[in-house]
Amino acid sequence: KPKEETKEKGENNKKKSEEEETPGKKRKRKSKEAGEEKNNKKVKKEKEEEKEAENKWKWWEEEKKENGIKWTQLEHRGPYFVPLYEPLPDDVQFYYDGKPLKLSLATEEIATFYAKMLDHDYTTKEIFQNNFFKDWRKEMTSEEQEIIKDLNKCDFKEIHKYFVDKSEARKALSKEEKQKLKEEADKIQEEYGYCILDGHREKIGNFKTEPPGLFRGRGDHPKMGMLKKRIMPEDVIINCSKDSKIPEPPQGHKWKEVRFDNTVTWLASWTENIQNSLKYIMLNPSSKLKGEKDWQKYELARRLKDVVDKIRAQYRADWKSKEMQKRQRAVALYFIDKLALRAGNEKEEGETADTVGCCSLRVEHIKLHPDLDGKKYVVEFDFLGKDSIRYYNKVSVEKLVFKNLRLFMKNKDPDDDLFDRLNTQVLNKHLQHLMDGLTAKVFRTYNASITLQEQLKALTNSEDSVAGKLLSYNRANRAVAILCNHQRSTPKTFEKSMQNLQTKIDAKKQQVEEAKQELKKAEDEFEDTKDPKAE
DNA sequence: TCTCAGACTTGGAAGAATCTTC
DNA sequence: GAAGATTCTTCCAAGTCTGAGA
Repeated sequence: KPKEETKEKGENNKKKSEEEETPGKKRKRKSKEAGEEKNNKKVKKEKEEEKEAENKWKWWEEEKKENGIKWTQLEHRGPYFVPLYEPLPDDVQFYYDGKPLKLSLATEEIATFYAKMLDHDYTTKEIFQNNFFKDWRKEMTSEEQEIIKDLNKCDFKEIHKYFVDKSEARKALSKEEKQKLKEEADKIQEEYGYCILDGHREKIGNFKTEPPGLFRGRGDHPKMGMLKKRIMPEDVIINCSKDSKIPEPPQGHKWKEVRFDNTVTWLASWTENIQNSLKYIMLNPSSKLKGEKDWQKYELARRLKDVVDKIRAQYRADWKSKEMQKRQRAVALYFIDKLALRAGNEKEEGETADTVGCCSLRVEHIKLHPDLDGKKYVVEFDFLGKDSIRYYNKVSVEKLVFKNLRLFMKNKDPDDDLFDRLNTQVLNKHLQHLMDGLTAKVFRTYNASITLQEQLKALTNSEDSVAGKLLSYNRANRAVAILCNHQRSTPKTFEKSMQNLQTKIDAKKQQVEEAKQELKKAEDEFEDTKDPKAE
């Protein structure tokens, strides 16, 4: 809802309550006090933000560091380690084959990971169940392994209920209790959530280690349900400056390593056990390091704007090249530019969900229609992109593109690569020649930005109301989302919300209908009371 | 030239906080 | 004041891209 409208409404309500102060005065005074308290809080917050803005490090006005050097001073407290596991109360039991079974601490902890997810779709998937059970059994004692052999005989319902109740109880806490919890969280944030970078206090993005749990891979991920192990200080590499106060590991522990590398931006890192890849603790987007990088990204996209016409002319010419690789490169680039597709790096088979980008498209992902719905040379795309989000689009392309695609698909099986002579390295190397720093992803940034700019220009007028401008802004944003294929799954409560809205619409319609009838009746009565002689 | 590790960005899900409605 | 809706924030999996080494 437009903010201005909300504000106006709030003020109207205030007036109304002032006018109507008769019965239940006490309650109203109380609510007025609460309102004032809320307002004070808001004003205080705004003032704090203003102060913060005044103290903001204007790094963009400073001289840039020499190539590759990210900082000269970096000091921090190290990561905040998530609390250790708290055993279940004695009256909350796990059942195997209908009988209660007391689990060892480690086995019980992993059981709670599964129990917490019981009403999630994940636990209905066979791969998830199998991966979980395999990893769970590895952590069991030999006695437990002897007994627990079938996941279907495991009953986690009581544990699940325990956590649901716990969450409800948390929601039902009094205002004071909630405030106390917030203060505790703020204290941790204050202590671990900031670092000193070149003399400035900077907010850290993710200062907590990731808690142990079950891996939630997206789409048909072959590793979903596997056990994500607890991160210990012994797994963590600390990065800071030599002359800074080096963070202390938790009592009785040691860091894996302490490093002083000022060519990177991370504060701490560890290797996760599912994909064996590195995880980092880095700064918040409001920080200099992230802000500068973001700025550079848009500057790069801005530079592309100046040469994009030349690049487009070049790839169009390459559609007729004698070299197959050049043709493939030119068609792929056309898709990346026109449809904002991602580059599409190669992936290790079987390690992740089967998803593709432009360069990794396979024959099975497109269909060619010489004529479709009155349009010529239509390419029908249907594939799973990043995060297994489906990309489905029917696009009318140029004749040469269409002919080339037909050629690329000739004598190939459905699971063969469409662009078999191309990969992202080859494509990016070519782009580097066209413009310094240019890579495939810059086209996505450029096209998203220019779409927003053009849509805003087309949809807004300076005389529009704020609400009107906001509506246009949302529409422009939607155009970008469509271009970039940004999608969300429908929320669980969607059906119900729609039903509620429909009920409201129906009620309003009924009201309008009744009002119309009343009006008609009143008009008829008025007609009847008129003196015919007077006319 | 290819492969792989490392560093970093991207963006959707989930949870928390806040606002609105009844 | 509770329930529901909306917005903001955090989390973290899944991408992109680079550079080193074989």
